[in-house]
Amino acid sequence: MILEINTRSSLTICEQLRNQIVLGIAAKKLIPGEPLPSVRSLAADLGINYHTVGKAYSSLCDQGYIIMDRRKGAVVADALPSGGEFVSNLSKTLLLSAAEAVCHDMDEEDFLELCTRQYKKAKGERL
Amino acid sequence: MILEINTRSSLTICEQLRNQIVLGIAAKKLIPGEPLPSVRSLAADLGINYHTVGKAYSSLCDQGYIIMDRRKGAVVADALPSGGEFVSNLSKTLLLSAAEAVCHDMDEEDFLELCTRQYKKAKGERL
Amino acid sequence: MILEINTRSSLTICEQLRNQIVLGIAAKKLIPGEPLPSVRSLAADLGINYHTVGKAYSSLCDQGYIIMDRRKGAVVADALPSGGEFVSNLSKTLLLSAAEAVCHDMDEEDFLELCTRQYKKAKGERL
Amino acid sequence: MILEINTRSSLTICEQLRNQIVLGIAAKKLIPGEPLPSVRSLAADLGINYHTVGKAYSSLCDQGYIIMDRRKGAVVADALPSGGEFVSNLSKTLLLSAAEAVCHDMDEEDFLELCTRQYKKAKGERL
DNA sequence: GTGGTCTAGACCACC
DNA sequence: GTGGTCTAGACCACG
Repeated sequence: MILEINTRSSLTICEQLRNQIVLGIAAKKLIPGEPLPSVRSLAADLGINYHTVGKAYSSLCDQGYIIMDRRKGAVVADALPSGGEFVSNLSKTLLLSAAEAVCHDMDEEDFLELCTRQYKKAKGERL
Repeated sequence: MILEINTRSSLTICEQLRNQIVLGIAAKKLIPGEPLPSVRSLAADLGINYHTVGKAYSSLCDQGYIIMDRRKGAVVADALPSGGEFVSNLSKTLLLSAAEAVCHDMDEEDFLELCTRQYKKAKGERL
Repeated sequence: MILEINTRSSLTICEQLRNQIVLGIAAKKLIPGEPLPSVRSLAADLGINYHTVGKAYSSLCDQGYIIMDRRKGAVVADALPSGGEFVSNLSKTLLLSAAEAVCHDMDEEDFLELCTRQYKKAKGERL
Repeated sequence: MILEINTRSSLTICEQLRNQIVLGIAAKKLIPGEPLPSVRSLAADLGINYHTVGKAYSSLCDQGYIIMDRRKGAVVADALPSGGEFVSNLSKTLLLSAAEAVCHDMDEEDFLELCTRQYKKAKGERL
């Protein structure tokens, strides 16, 4: 799996890294138990500071996406339980996205179609 | 329409303001042509710095949600066209939300149900 | 309230800071709502790097002891709920302490007396 | 007695080993005079580096829990005197635990009940 | 080799 | 002024 960072993005490098890894896990490009590259090697590959990678890894670890294993380094965690806090946060994000869609005159059908498409894409299914 | 800010949120006050106004427009609590409170009065009401309000207003203006009129102040804009750039950004956001849902073992049906619920909620419909 | 760091301790500066603030909150030397010094000023007072203070603050924030407020900086949080995870962690720590006490031939009565004393001391009560 | 290590714990393998042996001695699963497995065999059993086991053994030796004998290898030491330095360290640990309990609104009675329970558990008594 | 800590300086966004 | 990010280099503990 190839990670890319865009230094001109409004998202911080750390967030971009975190998001791409989440996308990778969802699409099964990264499978549970698989070790991620070490902070130093990934940082070198991407041409960024390894502390930045370390921070992205530890935020992913806090959120349960990956596990820091003393022997294997960072490894992808098993699927997470869909807890209440997660749903609550996701709801807020989706509510805002929905509101933006409404403001742009996107009707419910179109919005849901887009949601469906993105869900399938996230899963890595052919569209 | 009542705006609330939470100084302890991870979101900046500016973003909170921007988001709440977008939610308000979507829910038709704020209707096109309606003037928003002046930067100074809203800042005073909320007990925040008026530069913060100004910044929120200009980002909303940049995104086309409101129009800054030198005479009337800020007014809610008409519904926006669902342009390519907007759809592209929205897609990215939804893709990430979908990926997080996938990682939390949420199946497509549950995800879409949540999307539907949030769309209706954004529109201000009874659930 | 005066914080001190010991550069020769086996605990990291960050942990020492964190622990002393927890002790301060328990003893009501720091009361809920009270703002802590800014990372930069505390770091300057203690002669350490402000990133270190920042890290201690954010770990305290993660654990719910303090809250980062955009206006007031870091403030002491209200008393925390005694959740299951907390009790589970505390139990492990106490179990190990108890085991060490047992290995040193400390009987139950003495151990409990020590626990009582430390509880009262933590609360800031006269002994 | 069976030792288990968790490579994903925040505690180092060395500390886990040390703690489990202390727990074992307290619970009399390991009795004074009993030889511990050799550094190499234990390391092989646990699938870890033997330097790690060696380090755990020497820290236990420094603290008086075990004795390193060139011939018999490591053997469990007799019960230790409850010296001043030990009590002082234990007090610090308990003080911090007590403070955390106070911050989580745990009253003295509950805290002491937990301490009692953990003491009995450490001794290996039925609860 | 790994990750983690501490230090340090530059820069930015927010208030 | 505040906290936060990114960079960078030195050092340490662990395995």
